[in-house]
Amino acid sequence: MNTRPTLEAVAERAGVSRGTVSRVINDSPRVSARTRETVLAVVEELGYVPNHAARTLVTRRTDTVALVVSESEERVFTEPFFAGVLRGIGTALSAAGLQLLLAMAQSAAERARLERYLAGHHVDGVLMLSQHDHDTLPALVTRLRLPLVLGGHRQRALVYVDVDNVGGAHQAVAYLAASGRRAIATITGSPDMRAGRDRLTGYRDGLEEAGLALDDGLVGTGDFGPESAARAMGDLLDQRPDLDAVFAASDPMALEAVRVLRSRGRRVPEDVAVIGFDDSDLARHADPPLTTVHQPVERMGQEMARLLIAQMNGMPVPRPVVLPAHLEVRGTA
Amino acid sequence: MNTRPTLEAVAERAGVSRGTVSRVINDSPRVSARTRETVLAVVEELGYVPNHAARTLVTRRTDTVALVVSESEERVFTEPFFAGVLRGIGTALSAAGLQLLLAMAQSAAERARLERYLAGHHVDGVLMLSQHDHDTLPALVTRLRLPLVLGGHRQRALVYVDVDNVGGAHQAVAYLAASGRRAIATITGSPDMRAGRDRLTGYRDGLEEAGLALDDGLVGTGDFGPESAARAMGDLLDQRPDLDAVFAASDPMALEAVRVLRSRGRRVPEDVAVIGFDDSDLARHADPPLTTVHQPVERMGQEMARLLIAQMNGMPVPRPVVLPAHLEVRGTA
DNA sequence: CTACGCTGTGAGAGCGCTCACACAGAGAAA
DNA sequence: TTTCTCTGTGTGAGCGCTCTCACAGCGTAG
Repeated sequence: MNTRPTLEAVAERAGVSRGTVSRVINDSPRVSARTRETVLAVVEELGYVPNHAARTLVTRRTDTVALVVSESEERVFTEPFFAGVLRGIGTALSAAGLQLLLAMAQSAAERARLERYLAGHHVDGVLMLSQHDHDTLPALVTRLRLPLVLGGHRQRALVYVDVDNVGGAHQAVAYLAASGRRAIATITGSPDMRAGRDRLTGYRDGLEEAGLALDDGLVGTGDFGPESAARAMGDLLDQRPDLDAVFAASDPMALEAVRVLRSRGRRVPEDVAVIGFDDSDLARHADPPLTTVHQPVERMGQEMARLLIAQMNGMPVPRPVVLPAHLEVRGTA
Repeated sequence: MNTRPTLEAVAERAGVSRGTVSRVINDSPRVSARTRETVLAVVEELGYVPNHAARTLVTRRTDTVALVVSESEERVFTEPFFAGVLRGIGTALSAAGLQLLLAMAQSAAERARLERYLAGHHVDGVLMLSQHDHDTLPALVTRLRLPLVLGGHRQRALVYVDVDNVGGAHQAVAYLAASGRRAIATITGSPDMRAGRDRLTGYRDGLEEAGLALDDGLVGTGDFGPESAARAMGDLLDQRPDLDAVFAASDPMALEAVRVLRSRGRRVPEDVAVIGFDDSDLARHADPPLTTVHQPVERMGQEMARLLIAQMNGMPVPRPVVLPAHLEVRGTA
């Protein structure tokens, strides 16, 4: 097996023409059962595998999809978000016979290379994981007429799959209110990220529904990271020492809040209840385990793939999908 | 720009032949400066991008490398290991102008598909992340004469990049001994995984070097997961209530050990020092932050890519690389 | 002045496949 | 019988590129 067998070789050995073998390989109905059987036997015997490049050259389909993680978004690679989404995408693509190309554009040079790559139409579609509001890549991809699906982020006029951040935050606050908490504070995520803003909106909705007044003294600004949460939690306690609950827009922030609360002599959850967001490993392994809002990450990956495949098959541009989040009650609330 | 420009189009517009344009694109020295300039201008003007499939068809190179994550190894996707390795691989491949294809074979069907894919020589090389001792994929890849590099795992006669688990564990124990601990226990990883065995070896080496006796009563068997650690820690305390330090083979196990120790009335680190392994997010965000052994994950990814590229360029099969780990001293020891 | 390099360029073949079309043969309708 | 389906198969072109070979033009040596 010095040289890999071609269609031609299979055809000759099976005593048919190239075209017929091609038809068998591609499951064309216009082949007799007898012939199909013979050909498949020879395919098996010679270990024939179609040459992807040759096929792509004529069909103009690559059967490959790019997953673009734009910029150096450390946060994207965070457990369990990235891993879960990846798994979902992988499963769905694999079932459809598609390959996944992972493109991380961290530096400007890599980014330029990526743009050229996409411009070369080396993939049939693009999945993007991005948090930033202003990324020029989606526009480029659209201009290239490549099917595109965004994940974990929304952008007008584009197809995206996102989690219901508003609803998730709402649920968390509703739960706190239902357990009798009356001074419910929040530590927000970055205001320039959609997820951060949405979670704040959900917080407000929750308060409103519970008939609790919105108090700016109960809103601390964070950026999803723990350092910002330490500061915010301290400020909140200074302003409202009577607070009895905190909803943080991320798990690391919630954990940090727990730490600060304890160092200030509050018991969690007895004196102050705490809820996070993301349901990361951190939450599950914390002591006590953190009550947090769970996102269906794997499902999100699957939906992304599904919407992309639909577009690749020429179906009308699908509607964006927003997946529900749910509260995972553990030890801190 | 209905149809994408071809070499032919560039050639015509530049008033040269297809061959000459090809030479310019491929940086052949046999082109006059004048011609090169003209051609490049036209390339720019028309936005020409070479057709990858056509090129692959004749050169038999795909400029693509597969990263195979075999079986449903949840653990592989764990922070920061996978993310770090991935980043390292991405950077190195990108610099070499190579694409990264991510292949996750979770089910038997996906696995079969993957094998067929690799058999089709659709990639120029394979990187594998695997923990299991008995995986048949490396043998298959080798049989296909595809360059291969294993990561985080060792296998005789194959090229791999691994972390010095023995040395890392050794360091941890040496540190404990140096701070005056005398009854140093360990909670091991899975005995059927190389990393687990190596960390146990390092523990023994450390004890020996410090002149401490090896006591089976101080060795608890775990499987890297927290549940196993809870059990092991309990048993250890029953057998040796005098123990004053624990080296756990993973961060989740170390964290669980801390919890059990506290529930049994021990203070950490005052009464019992604890050290983990991996330097995960968990470790950094624990309270107090966990002292643990750090692995150079990003570097590991880069090395994997480097060794693979060397093989792809026809260089002699490189030697395996073992990267050093180092102790990250934080709050628990 | 002829012969021989050497450099830069062009022409042609062919990589392995799909797809449109041609066409042979069997059966049904005229 | 002839004609017209219909089914199954073969044939040829061509996807966009690289690579080998041929060769024109020039300088340099014999």
